[in-house]
Amino acid sequence: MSAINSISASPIEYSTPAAPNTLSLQVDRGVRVNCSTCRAGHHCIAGGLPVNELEKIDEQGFFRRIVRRGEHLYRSGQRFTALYAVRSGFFKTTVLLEEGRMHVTGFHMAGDVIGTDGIGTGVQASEAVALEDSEVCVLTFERLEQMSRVLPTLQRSLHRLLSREIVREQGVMALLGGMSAEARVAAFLLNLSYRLRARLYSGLEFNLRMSREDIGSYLGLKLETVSRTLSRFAEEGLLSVQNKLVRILDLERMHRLAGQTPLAARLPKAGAPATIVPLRRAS
Amino acid sequence: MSAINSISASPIEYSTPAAPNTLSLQVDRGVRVNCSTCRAGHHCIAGGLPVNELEKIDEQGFFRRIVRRGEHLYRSGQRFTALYAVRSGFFKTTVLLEEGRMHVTGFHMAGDVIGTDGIGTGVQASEAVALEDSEVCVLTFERLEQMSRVLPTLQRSLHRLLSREIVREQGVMALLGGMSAEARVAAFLLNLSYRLRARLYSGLEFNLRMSREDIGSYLGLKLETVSRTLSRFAEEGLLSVQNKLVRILDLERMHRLAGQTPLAARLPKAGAPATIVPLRRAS
DNA sequence: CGCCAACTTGATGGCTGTCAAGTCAGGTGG
DNA sequence: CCACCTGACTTGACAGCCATCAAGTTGGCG
Repeated sequence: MSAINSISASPIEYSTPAAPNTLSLQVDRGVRVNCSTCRAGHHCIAGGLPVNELEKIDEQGFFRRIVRRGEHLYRSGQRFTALYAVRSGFFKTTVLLEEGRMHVTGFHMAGDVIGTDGIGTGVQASEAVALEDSEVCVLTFERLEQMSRVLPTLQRSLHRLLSREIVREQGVMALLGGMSAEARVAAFLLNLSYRLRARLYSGLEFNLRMSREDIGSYLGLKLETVSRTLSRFAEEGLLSVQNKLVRILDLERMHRLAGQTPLAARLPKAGAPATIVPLRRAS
Repeated sequence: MSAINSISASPIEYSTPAAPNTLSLQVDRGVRVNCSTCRAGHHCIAGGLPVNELEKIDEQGFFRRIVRRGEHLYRSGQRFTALYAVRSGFFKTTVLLEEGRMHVTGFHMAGDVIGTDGIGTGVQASEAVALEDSEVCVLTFERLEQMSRVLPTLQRSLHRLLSREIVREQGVMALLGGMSAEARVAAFLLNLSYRLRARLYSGLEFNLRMSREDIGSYLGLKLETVSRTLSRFAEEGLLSVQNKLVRILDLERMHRLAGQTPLAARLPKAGAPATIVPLRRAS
């Protein structure tokens, strides 16, 4: 196996050293971390805050929590108390439907904030599972609301965060609503690539942390279709796949594929405003 | 045509009379409306606010804006300045994709708040089009943020609002990702029914304000499939359709259809937490 | 080394998209 | 008032994409 591990082998150094000698592996109740020195910084909620506001936040710091691969960060039905900012690692979020069906709603990496679906009802609507050993900041929502009453930039930041999640999901809806299997998979890979690159990893060579089934669920496809599509992409020289390792070889053709709309419902008029690129931009 | 017009023929009386003698048909710059007397109240953002907070909001009131059928409330690419609370009428929201494809992301009626996708970037990602003559409250976002710094209940309300939109979209994603055409249409009708009933309309007999194509776009189906599915439902005695008028005859069977998951990805383990019913609950 | 889960690949079928023709409703103008 | 016209909808025939079922194959882990 290649040494490349674009997501977990973190180039980011965090201000706080790895859990020293805590009793609990799950929650480091005693470990608080700072935003001002966190390298995931500007992807996260504290991104863009003025120094004086950052300092106020760091007066208390946030608890850190460690989630091992396969473990849940939170479960559906659980009482909502906090948002979680991913410091390192990788998560999938899923919703449970009546009759036990499961649907993957997103994949989340350093800087992403998850758990937002719990705010509305006070109960988590989704679940988050770590796909590799991960660390999160526990952003107690009560405190977040308090702080955002006196820190306007934080307030704005929180709103942006929630809004971006709405826009992200709009993109996914558009993707699920009208794109072919090929286009979906291409868009998915480009989205991952884009987000990894934004985090200073290679956007052209990375490991998929999730199973084919997870990808399929996310994209509204069966795992066989995902597998077949990847194989076809490889045949056609768009990329190479070895197990989880993906190397993108022809970015431009990939983009064209992702934009392809076989079930097109064209607009009547010409002058086109800003458009959404499904899955391309994500918080 | 039947006199039934469950959505537009409003049983709700608003505190403010219809636009008196303004020059502009579009924006009643001079007309401000109150939350405390708005009958759409508890569906909207002011719902559940304590009286003293409501009074503070009403000191200024919000501008009202009238949008005629077919007109845009806002367009994609337009600068974001405000959220819009639907007072009466009916809207669809859509996203534009590269190459001119369009995707319907939601339908919105009295009490729903739209425009939330603009917060993140300062630019509207979606468009809103009135499907019938409508009224909205213009919730200037700057002001909303100001007020929510001093009115904690309003702050919480705003966050709930955004979170609920996230959850709603999660439900749609799940629907688009793994349900048959029949299940999608059934879930769509049940969702409409549910929301109309919550607004004191009949949940069993209502007019569809949107075209078959809009429904199809929303559900990730072609308009022919929507039409066929409705016809089949009618054949089987689930409902009756005459143009836009839908009468639901067998609610229970409808529910079973909507829950049907042909592309099921079952969970490994038993004990199931809270589940999501796609499209059933909406803000 | 062996087992199991994850994945790949093939064959087949069904759902739903596509194309096409026809019907219907509503609005406009004569 | 009626004819016409246009857009929305319905219905049919067909095809293609993707799900399904079924074997393999691989890789990771004990």
